[in-house]
Amino acid sequence: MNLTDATAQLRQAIARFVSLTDTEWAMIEPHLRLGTIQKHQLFAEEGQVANTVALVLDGAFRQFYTKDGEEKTTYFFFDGHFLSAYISCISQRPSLVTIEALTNGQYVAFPYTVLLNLFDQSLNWQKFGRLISEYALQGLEDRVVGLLTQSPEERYIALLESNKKKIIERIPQHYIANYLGITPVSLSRIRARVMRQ
Amino acid sequence: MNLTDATAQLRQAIARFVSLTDTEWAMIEPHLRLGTIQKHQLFAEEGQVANTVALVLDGAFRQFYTKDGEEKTTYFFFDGHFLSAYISCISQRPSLVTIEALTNGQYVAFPYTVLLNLFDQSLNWQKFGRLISEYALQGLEDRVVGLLTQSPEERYIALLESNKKKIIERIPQHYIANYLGITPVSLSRIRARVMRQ
DNA sequence: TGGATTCCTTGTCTTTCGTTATCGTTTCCG
DNA sequence: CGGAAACGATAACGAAAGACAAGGAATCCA
Repeated sequence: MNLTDATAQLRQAIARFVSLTDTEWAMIEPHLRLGTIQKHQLFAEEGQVANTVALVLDGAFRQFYTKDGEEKTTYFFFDGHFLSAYISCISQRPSLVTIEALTNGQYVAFPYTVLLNLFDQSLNWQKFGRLISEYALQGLEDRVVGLLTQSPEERYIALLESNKKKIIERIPQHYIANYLGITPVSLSRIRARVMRQ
Repeated sequence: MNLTDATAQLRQAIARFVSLTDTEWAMIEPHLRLGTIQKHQLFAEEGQVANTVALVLDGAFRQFYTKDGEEKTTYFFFDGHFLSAYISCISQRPSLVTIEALTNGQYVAFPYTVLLNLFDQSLNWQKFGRLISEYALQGLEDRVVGLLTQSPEERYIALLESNKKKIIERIPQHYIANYLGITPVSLSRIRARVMRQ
């Protein structure tokens, strides 16, 4: 994909949150960059302060924490969704997470610092910043509630029946296990149990 | 506490996020209301679209979901913190949570719809909206990571050693169990285990 | 293509958790 | 003040998850 098409897609993705004037859009356009990434390469790295916000054009990514030397995958990103170690960006602290490409991929990116400047220059950009956070907030709230109120098996079934089937179809199972808060072995057994019924 | 002192406290709490001019502050002041609440009374109710944002002046609150007829407490609010069924406010959908006072309490409140208007009238208020969400986002992210990467016992110990000791000191144990994602019986066992060591 | 690696499944064993029930204590409320 | 309700600790039991190991399937890569 070329930069022109990519920026068009980004503008559309942003328009889902806020309507920007051409002038406001022009404020970010010069800072856009087309990125390509190979499977297994890192988009964001633990320990470094993140400063990139991107829209996934193509590919799949996983976000993981490292605990006791083990990688714990906690989130996935696909086409059409925003991709960033956002917590690190907004807090300006070293990232606790790493984001890795699970496939070859492509994205449009811009520096968070640019966005931060736009926040103070335009009410609509500031609004975008608010709405993006509110959107993420709702997703995380669902996540917490699921983890607190459902059993691992219920969480797996909920994932099956959700609008996140992409995860099950495209992601290696041991990463899904992490995402559900269980071990890969345990997920394998749950799957066997659910099939049987 | 009288309304004057209460509004002063609110202004200070907001100032932790954004510096408002006197003009901007004046935009919300007429909408402020001092609220008192009795133990066991509800601040927000499941099924209703919430429209109140408050600052807790005094007291403790719990937020819970209802699942299979059982209440699952997922969050607590104390003095000095913002109190709201915020997800319901921002999504304008019926709340999935109920918020109940655990003690007699007092708060300063204003309607979310007023805040929503301010968002479009002032860059600084819009910024406040962004920063509040970003703040909540970081809290929820920590929560998710803890639930995914720690055992119940680790989560209890982490709570003991956190800056949330208020929870352990002031909240009935079966609510804490919910908060940690386990049953009250299990928490009792964990406590016995931890003591012994 | 073929060898190595990664991934998933299955089995066994141990630990932990959930459930249910009991009991003593505290708190609530008429 | 006194009975009822709520709360926390503990025990017993079954179910499920974790740890560890082994084997087969799929995938990767030279």
